Amino acid sequence: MSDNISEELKKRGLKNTKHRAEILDMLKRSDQPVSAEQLFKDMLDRNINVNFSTVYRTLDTLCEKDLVSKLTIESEGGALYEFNSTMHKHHLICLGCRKIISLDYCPLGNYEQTLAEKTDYLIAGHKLDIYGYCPECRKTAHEG
Amino acid sequence: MSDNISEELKKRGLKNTKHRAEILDMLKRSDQPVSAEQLFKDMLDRNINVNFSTVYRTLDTLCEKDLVSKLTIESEGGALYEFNSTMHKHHLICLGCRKIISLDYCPLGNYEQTLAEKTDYLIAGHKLDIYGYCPECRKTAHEG
DNA sequence: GTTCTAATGCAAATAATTTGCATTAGCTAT
DNA sequence: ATAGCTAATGCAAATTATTTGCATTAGAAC
Repeated sequence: MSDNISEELKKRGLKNTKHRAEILDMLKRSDQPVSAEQLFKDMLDRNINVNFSTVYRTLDTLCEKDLVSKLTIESEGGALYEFNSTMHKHHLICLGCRKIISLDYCPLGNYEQTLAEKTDYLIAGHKLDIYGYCPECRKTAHEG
Repeated sequence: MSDNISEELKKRGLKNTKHRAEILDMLKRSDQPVSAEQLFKDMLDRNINVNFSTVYRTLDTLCEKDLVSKLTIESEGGALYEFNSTMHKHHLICLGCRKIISLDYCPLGNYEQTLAEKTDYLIAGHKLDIYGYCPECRKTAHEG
């Protein structure tokens, strides 16, 4: 559990609790978004006795403080969470194995600005997910 | 209830039932995505006695047959549904009043192809939603 | 250590959606 | 029109994801 986690918590007026730090650490390490259930199970597996509602509440808190972001992927059971690098991310989701890759590049260019001018909206951000089949899955995609 | 609805249903081997046609018609007329609950209530209001599970089942069926598409907007309570014009759509969602505007233009250009080449994924499609504040809401956005 | 409040556990409540099974209503061929 | 077959519906109950109230506990500051 690297130490700047406790820093990041402190900085936002959050107590540095075992569960909180643990959840944040798991998200930080994960290369893809994780569900609340997954986090919960992983903690139990490692004998960290935590309650499910704590996991949800912690995730809520971390999202509020912008340490984590929550995403809702079409047709996933529930929400997923990922560590919120300041960089804005998009996702490439494999429809076969459900693997999710985070993409750094954003193809929108100055579309937001154009849209703002056209609609007079104040644009806050956007969400872009790409769906497809990964190299392994595309082989079998049109069989079953 | 325009008649090509019964056509569209027949074409896909679906029985032309009152509820089914009604739901499809409502979606066709709506200028923005609608929730299952909204559809359900609207029908009750017009004395069309329908069951909630029928609404869900009908929507499922219509989605399977690509007559309707389902969308999950970040932080909405549940899923929304819209008539599936073959045109692919994006959404501009007002964070103030939750109004949703469908956009026809897609700023992705040939990004899907580029990504396909780079990742060796078979790209199936994408989902893009833009968030912001509409002209009415942006006035009050930074007050409350 | 004491004290104060935020964080947690636990159990129960909600909300959204799904499912099993009995009944009914569309379509098809007569 | 009508009989027959199956898909569609109603109803009630089950699931799943998430939230909440309240009593208890554990960080942080002193």
